[in-house]
Amino acid sequence: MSRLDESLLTPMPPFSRLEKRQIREILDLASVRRFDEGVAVFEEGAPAERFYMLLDGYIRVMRITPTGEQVIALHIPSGQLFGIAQALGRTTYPATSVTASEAIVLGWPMRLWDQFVSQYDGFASETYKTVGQRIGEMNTRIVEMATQQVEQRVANSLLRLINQTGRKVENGIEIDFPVTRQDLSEMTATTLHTVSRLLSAWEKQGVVASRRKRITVTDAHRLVLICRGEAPPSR
DNA sequence: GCATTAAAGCCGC
DNA sequence: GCGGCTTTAATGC
Repeated sequence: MSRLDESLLTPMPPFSRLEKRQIREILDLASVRRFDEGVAVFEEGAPAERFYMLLDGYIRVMRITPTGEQVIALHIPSGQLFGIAQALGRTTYPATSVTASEAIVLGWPMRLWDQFVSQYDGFASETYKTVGQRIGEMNTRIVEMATQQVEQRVANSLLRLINQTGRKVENGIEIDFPVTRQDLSEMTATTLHTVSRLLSAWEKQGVVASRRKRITVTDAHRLVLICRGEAPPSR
């Protein structure tokens, strides 16, 4: 593996205020790893020995109940730190991180965390900005789960996915990584069957177009109406 | 309105 | 061809 170039980290917010020399130091302390899709980078409850920066791909943050049910808390796009247990005052990881696509990940020993925070300008403030955004999103989701019906929850999840990870294609905006009905059901506390029925109905109305593991939103405006409960029900 | 169960079809490796 | 993914329908709370 050749030496990583400084330009890799320059655009990433936690490092954007640093000089090339400092980024060099940081890169020389990092390990790089490529992960296949669907592989755990770390597991909930494990000692938080390292923290990570996602260089490419997507990470799915999930928790598993004692009965084996999986819940997807959040997706993380490239350019963000994850596994930052120390910033949360924890010595173990609070959730499991699984790759939602192929991914390239930088990792550092957690003992460097405090050093990075004190030594590198902007590292802490950018990190807490990211943490704040994640908490905000989870807050929103709690309210949705408690107050909205399934159709609206699924619509909201789809809108979040295309906003955060959408890629423009000919007929709309496609979610940039593979998503199954099961995945969507784990984001919205419903079953894959209900998600399947909703997607089929929306497809007939021209709101989405989907094939196996790929979902494109073709009419985002209409989806916004659906998530507000302002559109005629699909079922 | 939605979960559960069951059954069968389809797609990609 | 097989397993993972998806659809559809029936039933019940």
